[in-house]
Amino acid sequence: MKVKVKNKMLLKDYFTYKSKRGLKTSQKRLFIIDYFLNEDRHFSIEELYHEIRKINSQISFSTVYRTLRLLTDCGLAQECCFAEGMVRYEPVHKARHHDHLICRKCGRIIEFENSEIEKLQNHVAKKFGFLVVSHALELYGLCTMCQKKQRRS
Amino acid sequence: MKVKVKNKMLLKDYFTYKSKRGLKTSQKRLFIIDYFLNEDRHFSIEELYHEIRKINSQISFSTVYRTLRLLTDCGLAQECCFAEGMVRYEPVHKARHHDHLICRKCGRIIEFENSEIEKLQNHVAKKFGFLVVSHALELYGLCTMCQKKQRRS
DNA sequence: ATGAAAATGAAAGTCAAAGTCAAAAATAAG
DNA sequence: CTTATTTTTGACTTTGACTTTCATTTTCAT
Ligand SMILES: [Mn+2]
Ligand SMILES: [Mn+2]
Ligand SMILES: [Zn+2]
Ligand SMILES: [Zn+2]
Repeated sequence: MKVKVKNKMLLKDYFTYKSKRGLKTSQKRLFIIDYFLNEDRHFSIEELYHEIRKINSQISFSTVYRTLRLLTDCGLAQECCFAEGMVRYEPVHKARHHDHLICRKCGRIIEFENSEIEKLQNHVAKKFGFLVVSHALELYGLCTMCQKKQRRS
Repeated sequence: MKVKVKNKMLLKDYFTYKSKRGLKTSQKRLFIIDYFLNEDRHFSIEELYHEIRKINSQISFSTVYRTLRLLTDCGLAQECCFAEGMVRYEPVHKARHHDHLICRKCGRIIEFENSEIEKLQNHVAKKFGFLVVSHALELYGLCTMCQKKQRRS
């Protein structure tokens, strides 16, 4: 099994990390990383595992689990602890920070950025002498489609 | 065991709910509710259980657990899913909504309100045609005290 | 006081997440 | 290329935070 990587650019940070830490790159790990970074979604471990399984049924849950943690360690993935009781992982775009609108009905996730909100957050923190390291802002509710569906019934 | 309630006012909503649903009020439940509402903190089930256990060692984990869910059902408590991997419960002040600053070092929780941020949140939601039902905003970092401690070492 | 209904507690069950370890794969050395 | 060393894998076990079960106890309307 020899994996053809879709986009070598995305893997750059991984290879840097790998060299520094004396890791070895198995074909399975390579496949998972490549798939995860190119899909660019908010995967739970379970979800990613099941999708990958359809393509390559030789990859175990353990390996998917460990690869997501590895990507988190080398800064290519980020954990999202939404109010679902399980962790999701999303690729860290080289680009920038964003927050989320999450549909309680269909699970759709919309990303947004709002520098005004971020500014106000920092302002609040300063008022309390608090040093902000990270933050979570999630708006839960119904996406446009689910609102329409609800009105119909 | 006969519980002396510290503040009957706080229990009003519970008694309304109780009557509507044909519940019975055990002394243990009464003690837990009274303690929780008067302490007015952000308890994990485990924490509340251990504190209560020091005062009344005849109360089980199950009962604390079930009482917190009951309070959530009757609108007297709210679940807080901070990024710790466990749920906390806080009394719902008759007053108003607020968000949280959370110290990653000592666990201290500071509450704040900022209507400007809330307005901007609604503005963002509207832009995406999204109907917001609830939201979570938490700022994680270091409180003043923990920053000082860190500088000293 | 009594008995139907609700609450309790000890124990067992869930389930996502994390750890274990022998076997397999990758890569460094010869 | 072959061997040796190190890392990775996968099946399995363990953990921990809930959540449910059910026999026993408590509540409270009559
Ligand atoms: Mn995102
Ligand atoms: Mn609070
Ligand atoms: Zn939706
Ligand atoms: Zn602190």
